[in-house]
Amino acid sequence: MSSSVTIAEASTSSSSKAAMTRGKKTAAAEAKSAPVKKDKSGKKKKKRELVTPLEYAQRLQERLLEMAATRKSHASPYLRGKRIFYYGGDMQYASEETRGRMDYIIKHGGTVVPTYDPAVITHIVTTDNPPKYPFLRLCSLRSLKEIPDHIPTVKWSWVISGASRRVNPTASSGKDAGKAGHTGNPDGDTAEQIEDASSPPPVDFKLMFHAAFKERLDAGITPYISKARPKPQKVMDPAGHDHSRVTPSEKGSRPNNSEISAISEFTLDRIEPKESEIRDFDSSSLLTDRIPGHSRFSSKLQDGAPVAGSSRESAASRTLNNPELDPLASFYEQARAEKEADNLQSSLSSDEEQDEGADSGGKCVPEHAVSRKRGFLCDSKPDEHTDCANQDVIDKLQELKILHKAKLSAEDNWRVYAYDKAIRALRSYPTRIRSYEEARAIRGVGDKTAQKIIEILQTGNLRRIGYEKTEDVEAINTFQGIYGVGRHTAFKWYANGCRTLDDVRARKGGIRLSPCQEIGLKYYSDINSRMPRSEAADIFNMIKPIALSIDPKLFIEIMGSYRRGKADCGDIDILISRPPNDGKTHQGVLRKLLGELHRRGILTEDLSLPDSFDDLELVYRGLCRRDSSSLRRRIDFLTVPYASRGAALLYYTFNRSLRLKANKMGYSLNQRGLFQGVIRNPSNRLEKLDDGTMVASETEEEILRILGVPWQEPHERIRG
DNA sequence: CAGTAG
DNA sequence: TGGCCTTACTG
DNA sequence: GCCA
Repeated sequence: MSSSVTIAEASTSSSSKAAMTRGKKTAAAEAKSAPVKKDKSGKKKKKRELVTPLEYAQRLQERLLEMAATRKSHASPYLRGKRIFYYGGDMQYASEETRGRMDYIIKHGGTVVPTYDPAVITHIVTTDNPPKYPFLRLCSLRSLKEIPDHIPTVKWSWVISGASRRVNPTASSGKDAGKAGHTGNPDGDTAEQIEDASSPPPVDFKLMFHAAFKERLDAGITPYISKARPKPQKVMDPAGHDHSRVTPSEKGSRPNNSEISAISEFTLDRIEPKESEIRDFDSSSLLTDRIPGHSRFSSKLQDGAPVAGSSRESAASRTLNNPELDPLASFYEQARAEKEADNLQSSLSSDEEQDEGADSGGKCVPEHAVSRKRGFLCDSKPDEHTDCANQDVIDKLQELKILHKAKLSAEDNWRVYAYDKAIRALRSYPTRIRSYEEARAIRGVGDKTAQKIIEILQTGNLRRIGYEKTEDVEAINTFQGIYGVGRHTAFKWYANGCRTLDDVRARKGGIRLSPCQEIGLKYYSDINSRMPRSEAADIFNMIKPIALSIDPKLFIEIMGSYRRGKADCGDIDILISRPPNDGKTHQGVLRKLLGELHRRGILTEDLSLPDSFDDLELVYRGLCRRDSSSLRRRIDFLTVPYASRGAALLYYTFNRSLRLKANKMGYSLNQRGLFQGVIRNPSNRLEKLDDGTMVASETEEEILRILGVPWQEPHERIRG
């Protein structure tokens, strides 16, 4: 704990120091996100006061009576008798949305209960994709199972669907889909049909379809089921866990994934990832009240669900042990599966990955088994990176590459570079290599590598590996696995007598660690392991609403391997920006966000902080965790001026070859944009004689078009 | 400035 | 033979 | 190490 650096300390010290050492900073492309400053005139938008959801709900309570008295509302009071605890995703400030929804509930006869009180409330209503752990935290719960069965947890769409149903049962209001306002919801119709088709239960049958958490799909509807059947039916997940009652001695704070795994297995073939939803994500889509999963959900139900005999249904029935007794079985599964898909925000497809993955120990972990078992791959395509035609060759070369990484000489440095390139080329080489000539023909494979390839193909291994793999090299590689430790430090430690991590912990030889390295050592295994894609999604889903509560207009996007569709991620990269068209920017947002995330325990350690939080272009690196029982994960926040968001996405989606191509074409690509006419000092390439002019930066498409690169899905961006 | 991350 | 890679933070 |  002595090693963890708090935001406050670190930022003040580093910024003051920075102020002295650096004076100018890159005033180069000092974004002229010229504040438009026009808000002065007619727009007398009264300063929105910041109020917590709790406060707002309380005020509503107070106003309830007088509102009731003067209520002229033509709105149908279809929520009468419902005491609703509303969760808006953020406990700090009630967003406009949250307040609007609370108003709406009141207006339609419902009661807004300000706090989670299971003795009082009848319903929990949440945002459309509520982050689970923040929600639990707000309610002071450790598990969703602690919520009484009779209280459903539903999304806002449930409230709206009730409105349309009541007001306009059959008419299809055509469009809408946006603005969860007071307009009808066409999807209500679909649900209606389903209800009819599968008979009885009244309104509350819908609860399941709007459930906010897959774990509580059945909450609130049990009474209705029991009415239709002699005996209340427990809902068992495939692992045999009983979800229908609360176990008093519940101690597993760890989320139970068993059900998720099994269920999502048979969703694999149906979930069509929506790349556009991720790529085109912008603040507007974040702000709308569009119910993302909802319409898709309904249409899916239409085309396949309630029909008996589908393979899916039989699978579900089997799973549930009581096929004939539970006519709703297929719905449970269907809805669970759908919810799982939503939660995962599944997207894209897998790719062959040049991910380092090897830096730590050179183990190309067969993450295959893991991800497949967990069923999180949510991806119709099979993994491609494992069935590379020359996987064995790749593994050996990779191993050799790592051995060279432990050497200090510049020669070895370039060797590593070359191996890297060759390995990348081999990854995308489609067929089994058959000859030396064939190997040589691959760009990046020269004489030496081709010989090695042949040796591997013929003998199954590389003698050179055994030759290079000495004790010192292995120890040094181990040290290099510590975040913040490179070859020089590792070598020095070895020279001081260290051989193992325990030696390092004991400071053998009097070695010293930087604060950053101490963190790296402390969480060595955490940092060097990859997280399942779903965990990255969970963390991002916790962070996003927090960021949006700081400024609802933020552009916030997850990048890196997650965006490339990987089934597991080494870290989380989050890009933050904001459209400046109303005169404001995201300046200052990062500081607030980091503070808030620290306060909530999501961020646990800082690895590096920006010099100053005043710029629009910032980089933060740190560790985070989903909850107290999760491992630490690497997380980066990057902020850029809004106009640079496209370039930033490209830059951080990381495509070396793309930058190379840009260079060859006389351009220069960095996180700010694509520049033309950059002139560098030939003797010192770091010195720019001319910054050039930016020719593109807003969107990825724009940049790729200029570079003559056809649009590629993120997972395809390996080659230039 | 060297070392490091990415 | 000399280039391969950009930028920013840490100490 | 590869390549121009």
